[in-house]
Order: sequence, then structure tokens, then C-alpha cells
Amino acid sequence: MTVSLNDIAERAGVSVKTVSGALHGGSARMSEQTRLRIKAIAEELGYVTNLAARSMRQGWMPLIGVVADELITSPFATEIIRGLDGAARASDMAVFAMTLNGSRDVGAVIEEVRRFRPRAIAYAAMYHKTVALPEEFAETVGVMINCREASDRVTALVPDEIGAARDITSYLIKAGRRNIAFINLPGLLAGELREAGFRQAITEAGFDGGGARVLPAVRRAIYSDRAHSLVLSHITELMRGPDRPDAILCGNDRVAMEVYAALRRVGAQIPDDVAVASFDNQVDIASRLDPPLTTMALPHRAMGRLAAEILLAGDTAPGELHKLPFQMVERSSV
Amino acid sequence: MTVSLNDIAERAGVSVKTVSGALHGGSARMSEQTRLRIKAIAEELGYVTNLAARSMRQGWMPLIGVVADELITSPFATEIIRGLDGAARASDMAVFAMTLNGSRDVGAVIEEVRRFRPRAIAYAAMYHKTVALPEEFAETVGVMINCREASDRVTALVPDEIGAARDITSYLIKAGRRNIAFINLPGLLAGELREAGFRQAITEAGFDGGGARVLPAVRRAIYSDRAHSLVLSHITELMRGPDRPDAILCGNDRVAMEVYAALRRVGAQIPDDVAVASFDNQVDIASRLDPPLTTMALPHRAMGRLAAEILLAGDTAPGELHKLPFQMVERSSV
DNA sequence: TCACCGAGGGTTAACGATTACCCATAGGTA
DNA sequence: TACCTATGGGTAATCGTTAACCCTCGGTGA
Repeated sequence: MTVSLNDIAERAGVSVKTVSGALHGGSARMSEQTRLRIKAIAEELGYVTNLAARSMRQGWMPLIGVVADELITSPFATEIIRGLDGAARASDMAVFAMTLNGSRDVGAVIEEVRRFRPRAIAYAAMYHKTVALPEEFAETVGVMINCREASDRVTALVPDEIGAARDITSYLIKAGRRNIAFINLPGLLAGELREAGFRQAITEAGFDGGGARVLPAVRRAIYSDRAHSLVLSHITELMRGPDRPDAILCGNDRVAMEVYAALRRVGAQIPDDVAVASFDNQVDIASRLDPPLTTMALPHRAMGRLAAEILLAGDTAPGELHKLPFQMVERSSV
Repeated sequence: MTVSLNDIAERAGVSVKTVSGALHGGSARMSEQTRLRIKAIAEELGYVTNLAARSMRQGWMPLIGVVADELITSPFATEIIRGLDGAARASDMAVFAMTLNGSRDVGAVIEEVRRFRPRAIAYAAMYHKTVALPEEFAETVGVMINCREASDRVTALVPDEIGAARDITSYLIKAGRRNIAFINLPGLLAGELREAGFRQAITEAGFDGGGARVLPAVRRAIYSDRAHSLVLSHITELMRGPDRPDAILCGNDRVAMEVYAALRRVGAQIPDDVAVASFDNQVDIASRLDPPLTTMALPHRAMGRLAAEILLAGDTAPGELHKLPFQMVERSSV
């Protein structure tokens, strides 16, 4: 059914190895004429390289395996795959992702991926977190993306949450805001780190006494329809209180969306009365809010790209931790 | 380096074929004792099946190849992959997706996928559209997902846009709304079909004269920050005019988001003054709007699942067109 | 004249898993 | 006793590609 090198060899009246050399071996000794003739026949017959067969000799398939922790449900985390894919393609590799949707255990999925003999394996998380990788996979997985392994045995790529929080807070301060509240998402690693960065920037700027407050945003799950209740009460309290903030930094864009709604309820204007800034740059939300939201974009694409580069470089890294910078997207909410 | 059947056979003192039978061949004649002993050794040595090697005999890798048209940029279209994955897994298959990001031509990407010798190939689009597949790939691609091939040579799975529009319109009518405006997204196949369904439902209900109007929503690209300008002017005009609508059906959730903002500007209450309904159920948006948006959820998951089932059934379908029903998600905007 | 060289291409042995076919033994049966 | 069959397992070919090694045939310098 499918065309093999053999078929081409027969048709061309040469040996298989000559065909192989003509099609793939860049430097094989061979007259240009023969090479062209063989290529023409391959084209005519509709030959498609069989990578599985090639992999028998090579020992691996030209694949970067990705074990993804719910990745698929995240709208913007697909950027990770995009970054991986771009860098992989440069080495003529493809990305092969497998998702562990909740119930299944990590080890089993890693083994499933290994059956395809990828050149290297990465573990990617949907949101920044710490992951406990089973002992025996510490050296199977080459890079952790958007997460770190509990005992830091594996090289990890994570967003620089603290730095981003410091940057955006400084930005608010430079914009003249002096009384900044931070509405955080409790229970998330990213939230904790962002809060730490926020505090650092406030302290460094030297006006802690006056303004900074940190409030938890929601208790319910992110996808709950009713999550905004807490935000509304906080905002109402803040804006009606004696010490009105002139800026609100949000734990992420979703919180910002709720903050927008709450501010509207209490009649506050963005950015005139209150500036709003946030993290993530979840495009559908951030660019569509009214006014469009200034936010720190997660370095997902960059993490993907760097991951592929590290994996393909092949130098067994000693479990470093790379913190990648966010990028500020200035819109009109500040 | 990696463990092969040979290594296990040596260790167990049996032949390779016996090991193969013990590990994979369910019904091979063999004492249970031997089977268990071999399995134990395989486990101990950390054996992982080499699917590439197996594929040499089988002729294909246990993969469903997916050629995805920008799929990766779409937050909710990942549901297609999820559906595919679920159904594929039931047959011990994996999904292997490759994205054509704009510049590259379809044929080249299909060939790239074919190099991995997938059992079958699907073509998936990010949003409902018509695709012109190069002539020679009409029989390589087994199923079109969320799109149809221009000349309908390939079995296609698409959302039943017309039916969905009729359903949601009828729902608005049943809710007592009599003056319904449809704010559409021009230039999209889905928009055209939804509009047709809307008109059908209005006509069937018998009160066309009074209320239904169709207005284009935006001219700019979907991701433009300034896209909402047109919506705002339309809504202002509608709501201030003599013939105020009591319901607005939106071309999709993004339009709805802008409609919300516009209605707020003109001081209209949702759903008391105006009910709002929409299409897509883009969760981040629909469930977070205030009030949460009633919308028709796209059957992405179902399309993925059905695609895998069709591909794996193997019966060369004669280019049918399957229209899959949306699911209504009732929230509180109606 | 002859050993040598390089271009061009052939032979063959892997790679790992599967499978069609064959063999040996034990126990039952005519 | 001779034959048959079920059980447990071995042998070797095969899939498509690559790579190590070999062969042949002009031409060339000594």
C-alpha cells in the first residue's frame, strides 16, 4: 500500500541505500543527476518517509513528549505548546502532548509517552505550581514547565512572579498612585509570590503605612459562577470606607473582571477614580474589558521555547530553576 | 540503554516470542506461571513497549493524526482534542496534533503528519468554516472537524448552527420576548447560519413585522482592542429609538460581552429591560459576565468524540455531513 | 606498467516486535 | 503399540531505514 524506499529503488534501478542517500543523506557521494532522478521518482510515487522505521536505527522518534497537567483546559497555556513547537520545528522535531486529566497517575502517563520513544520529555502544568514527581521519573523528565518538582531535581522553568509584581506595582506608583490595594486569589502559588512582590515594591517605595492592603478575592473554585460575591463586598467596603484606594492590583485577569463589575456597581470610574492592573494577559478578557486592562503577560511562549532548546541541547542540566520575566501590556486601565 | 524484549527473554531464559506473548498477546497458549514470571521481570527491568517497532509489522502507529488550523490559539476549541482523545484512548490510541500556523501550506503539514504513520488523519478548524483541501488529500483525510471540505468529498462534522439559532430564539420567545434584535458578526460562516436560523424562528413564530432586526456587530478583527465601537453605537441607537428591543441575541459570547458594556452605558438592566443570549459558551466569558450569560454551547467535545469513532470504525464513509446539536446553558441573562 | 585513489553504488546486518510455522513432550485412545 | 492432540515453547522471516563495509571502474602519478 504505502510506498517504501524499496519501491523507489526498484523503479529507479538502483539499490535502497542509494535512494536513502539521495533523499535524506545530505552529503552522500552521488551524482547530482542520480539524486534528482530519484527524487523525481519519489515524488511521483508519493513517497512519505516512515519515521517509525527510521527510529529503529536512531533509537528515538523525532518527538518531544509533553506530559501536560490539564493543559488542555487552559486557554492561554496553549502558548506553552506553541513555544515548544516553534523551537522543536527548527530541529525537525514535533511535539507530542498527552494530558493527564485528573484521575490518571503521572507515572502511567509518562510511560505511555515513553512508548513512542520521544527524544526527550517535558512536564507542563496549566498554572504555576509545585509538582511531586514520582521518584523514578526524576531523570526521565528533562524539564518542568510552569512548575517545579518538589525536590528540585529537575530543571524547571517558571514565571518570575515576584519580579512581575514588583514591576507592575512600581509602574502604578510611577503613575502617581499612592494607595494601592491588592486583591489576591488565595491558595495559589502564583498568588502568594505576586503578593510578596507587591509587598516588596510597596516597602521599597517607602509608603507602606498609608496604603497597601491585601485582600483575598474568592474562596470558590475559579470556574464557579458565583465567585464574584466576595470581590463585590471587598470593593464596596474599600470604596465606601474612609481610606479609598486609588489603584487596585488584581491577582489575575479574572479577578480584574470581577473588580471591574464591582467598581461599576459602586460608581467608580476606571482609571480616573481607581486604576486597575493585573496579571496573566488572558487576551479574551484583558483586551475586551472596558476600559482595556493593563496587565502583566505570562511568559508562556518563552517557557515553551526555552524548554525545547534545553531539551534538544541535550546537556543534562543540573536541576536549575529559570525564572522568566513577564511582559507588561499597557492598555488604558491605569 | 533501553530494555527490549530480548533482554527480558535472556533474563527469563525463554525466547523473545514467549515474552511478546506473555506481555501483549492476551490469548497466547502459555502457563500462567510463566506469564507472571515474565511480567515480573519486565517490570523489574523497566520495560516500555516500543511502539515504533511494533508499527513496523502493524503498518501504522496507534495514532490519530490531527491537522489543526490554528487550533492552538482557540481557548475552547481544545475541547475538540479532548473529545478525540477520550474516544481514541478507548482503543488504546493517542492523538497527535500538528498546527498549521498561517504561512505553511496544508499539504506539507499533512505529509509531515503522515511521516508518523498514523492510523487515520482528521482535519480540524478553529472556527466553523469551509476549507479547500488540495485535491490529492481528499482521501488521506478521513474526517473534517468543525469545517467542511469545499466539494464535500470528505465526511464532515459541524455544529448545527441553524438549529441552535432556532432553539435559542424560540427560547427567548417562550420567555415572553417579542422584539428581538440579532447582533451578528459579519463575515463568518457561523454568523450567517445563525442569522438564518434566527430568521426562521422569527418567521415561524409569526411576528416578524414587529421586532426582528439584524445588525452587524464589528468590522474589525476579533482580537482588535477597539472592536466594540460599532456595537456601542448600535445599542445606543436601538435603546434610545422608538422601537426598543426586549431581547438581544448575539452572534457569539464576545459580542455579548460588548453588548453588556453598551447596555450598561445606556442604563439598561439585564434581563429586566433586555434579555441577552448568545452562542459558544466560552466559559471564561459567559459564566463571569454580570449577570451570567445564557448561551448555546458549541458541540466541540462531541465532534471530537464522533470524529475518533468514525475514524476508528474504519468504514470508509461516503462524505456525509453530520450536524451536531448545541447545548443550551441557561444562566440568568434571560 | 602498476599501485593507488576516489567517485558511484551495491551488500548485508542490524534495530524491536510480531507471527507463521515447526518441534517436543505427555497423556489419552483405538 | 501406534497414533492423535493439546500444551508450551522455539526459529526465523518480516516490516522500512540506515550504516558499516565492500566492489568496480576510470584516471593518475611514479
